[in-house]
Amino acid sequence: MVIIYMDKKERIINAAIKLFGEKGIENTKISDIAKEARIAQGTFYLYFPSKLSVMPAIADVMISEMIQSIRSNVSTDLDFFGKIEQLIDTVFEVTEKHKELVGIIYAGLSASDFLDEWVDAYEPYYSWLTNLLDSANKNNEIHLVIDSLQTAKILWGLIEAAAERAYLFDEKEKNLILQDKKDVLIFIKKALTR
Amino acid sequence: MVIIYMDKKERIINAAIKLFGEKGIENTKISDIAKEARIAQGTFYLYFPSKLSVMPAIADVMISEMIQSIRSNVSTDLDFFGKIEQLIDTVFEVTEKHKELVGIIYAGLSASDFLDEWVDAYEPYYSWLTNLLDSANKNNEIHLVIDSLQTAKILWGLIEAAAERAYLFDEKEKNLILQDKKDVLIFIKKALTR
Amino acid sequence: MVIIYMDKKERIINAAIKLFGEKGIENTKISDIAKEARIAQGTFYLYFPSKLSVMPAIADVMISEMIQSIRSNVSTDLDFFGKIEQLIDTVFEVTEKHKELVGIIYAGLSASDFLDEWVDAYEPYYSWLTNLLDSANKNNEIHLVIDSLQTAKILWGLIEAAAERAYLFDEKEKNLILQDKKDVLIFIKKALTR
Amino acid sequence: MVIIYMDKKERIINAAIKLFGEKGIENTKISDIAKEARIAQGTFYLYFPSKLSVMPAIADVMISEMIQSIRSNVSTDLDFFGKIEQLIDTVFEVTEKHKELVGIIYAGLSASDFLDEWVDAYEPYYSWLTNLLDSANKNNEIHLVIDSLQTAKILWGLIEAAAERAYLFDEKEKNLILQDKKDVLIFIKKALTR
DNA sequence: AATGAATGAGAATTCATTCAT
DNA sequence: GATGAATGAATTCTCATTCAT
Repeated sequence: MVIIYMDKKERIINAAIKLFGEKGIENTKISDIAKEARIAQGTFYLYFPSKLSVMPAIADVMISEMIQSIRSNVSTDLDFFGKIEQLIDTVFEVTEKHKELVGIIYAGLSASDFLDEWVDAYEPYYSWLTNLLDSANKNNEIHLVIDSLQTAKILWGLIEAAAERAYLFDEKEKNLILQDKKDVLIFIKKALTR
Repeated sequence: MVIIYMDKKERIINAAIKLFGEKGIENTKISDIAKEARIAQGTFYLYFPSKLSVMPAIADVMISEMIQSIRSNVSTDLDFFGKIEQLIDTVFEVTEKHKELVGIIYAGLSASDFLDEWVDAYEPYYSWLTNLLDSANKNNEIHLVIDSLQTAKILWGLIEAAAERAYLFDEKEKNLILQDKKDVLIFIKKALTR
Repeated sequence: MVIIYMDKKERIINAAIKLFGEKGIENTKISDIAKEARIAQGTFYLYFPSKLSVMPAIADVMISEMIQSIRSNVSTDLDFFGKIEQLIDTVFEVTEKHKELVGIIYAGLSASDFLDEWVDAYEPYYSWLTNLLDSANKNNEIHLVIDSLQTAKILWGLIEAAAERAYLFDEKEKNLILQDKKDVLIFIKKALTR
Repeated sequence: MVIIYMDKKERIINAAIKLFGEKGIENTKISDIAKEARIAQGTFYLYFPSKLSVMPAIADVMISEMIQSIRSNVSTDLDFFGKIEQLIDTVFEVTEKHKELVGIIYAGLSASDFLDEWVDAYEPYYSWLTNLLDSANKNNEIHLVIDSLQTAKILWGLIEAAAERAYLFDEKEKNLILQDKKDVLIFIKKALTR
């Protein structure tokens, strides 16, 4: 029973991710989601009370994926800036994969009352990055002029903004994006080394 | 006539700003906007062809206000980092004033086909900042390790992300926000000086 | 404007009376009412928030009709029992005309929260009848053993129950109904004369 | 097995009586009845083919109760008007107990096709009362001016209407209801004695 | 230009009923 | 017999848009 339950719920979430990304929230009908998830329309309401209430679940999926990608992509045996480079790669990569969803999630969360949940979502990113900064600082790999948590927040915002700029707006060629990533890394290096 | 015309259009935009901010785009009906703007529902369509077509006008309001604020707040007779400090203040200030709108604009623009216009919107910011960087660089006030336009983009993203983090999510006390702004400034200083 | 307004509202009420009577409340869709009233479905909601909220208006129609019929049918120049005879005729007549609605109104009112309004509806009947009793009593046409208002209520209940029994349940032939009415009159005469 | 079977059926009927009375037929879902009866939703259909098909069973409950109450409350060793007094008490009592159901039964029966069954339901009342009248008439306790069956129908309608008026609409205090009952008795006495 | 009643296509939502377990 | 998750037809209700005044 539980298996079937999870299965349907997941199918709904995945269908919503796909369709919201493809056509936007407003143009996605509950009936579309049901069709895509291969369930009856009424079944949708057994799992979610409304269209927007799927948003937190979608956000969770994105966040888990980002964290998992970071965990598996960023090798532990690199030096600090090697890790940052791979972090940048990962953030850009996941952002590209889900670019249609990024605006959607903002919209969906701000349209409803799920914004609070979104705040907490960043916690894992910040703590992962804070830890990284602390140990690099201990090893004298970097030179922190401000608190490591604050630095982590600034860095994350900087990288995320660059990735969103690259994929949401600019629709650049690959070369330019490579350059963007390189520049972000150089900028960060400059900001964190003596 | 022209005055009345402008008046009504502005009233519609302002009503939309208010209501989209308060209740989200989806929950705001044309009838709400009409009521708030003290016009008949049909009159709305004399000025805008659809609900979402108000979005660019709303974005324009925010952008103009941001640019105008920057122009009037950032004194020309300060040194580079004095100007950056005032830029940070201004971005935080305008973001706070329109915090409900930020997500809305993302949503409204991505939902419709006005995303392209949004991209251009950042142009003025970037060029203003690029100019600032270029002259500071010439004066040896700063030390650029990457292209000035790229730096401008990174800086803008960094500052904007910090402001949004401060007001959209964290609901911080004033003190913490002061600290945020200070940290952002320190971080930028470190990134731009030898 | 007002004329148009009243017109549509009335058309909705009349359509509802007709359809509720013909097919019952549950089997009548809002769309049926709209079609019968020759309006768009959405227009229904400009006048009534829900299907059941039409019930009080329907009850009003029935009551007004009953009162108006009584006023116009019961000649002022008859003696007391002549008037009662005409009252009985009228109640039977109006009940027959709207027999399908009687159960419906009970149902519709008890299903929703309009029962209170229904209570007041009987007031006019009672006061009309009470006046009649009082003057007949003064003229020594009748002999009241209990309070005139109480008598009025009992009489009304008695007559109404007889009419409903005749038309709702028994589906009698005309002859039997004539007999019913005669018997009711005889019974009442007996109860009100010395 | 039979015991369990009866048990569940009764639980369904009682649940329906409770919920129909509390929230009306239309607002009571099968799922509500199932929950209240502590059975699974599908189980409902093992006992009743549809929601409305419970109505006759509910009506039966009320009628049996009424008849049983009359049988056990009205002492055989009283004179005619003593019995009528106790009849009035009983009808008022049972009506009060099931006041929410009275409208519901009208509604439920008229909505479905069970109206015919309802007609028959009154048969026992009428024949019980007709017998009573006939023997009282033989004993010269009363003086009938019309047929005893017709009298029985009128009397029953009169008493029932008074009881419904008292409990469904007026929400009176106990004192007033006592007065009502007394008045009904006096009225009937007057109507049945020389 | 302005109005706001009217429209009706289109979406959300409900819930009696089924059926595999 | 019992269960309750799943179904999807059927309805209600919304609301952007039109148009006669």
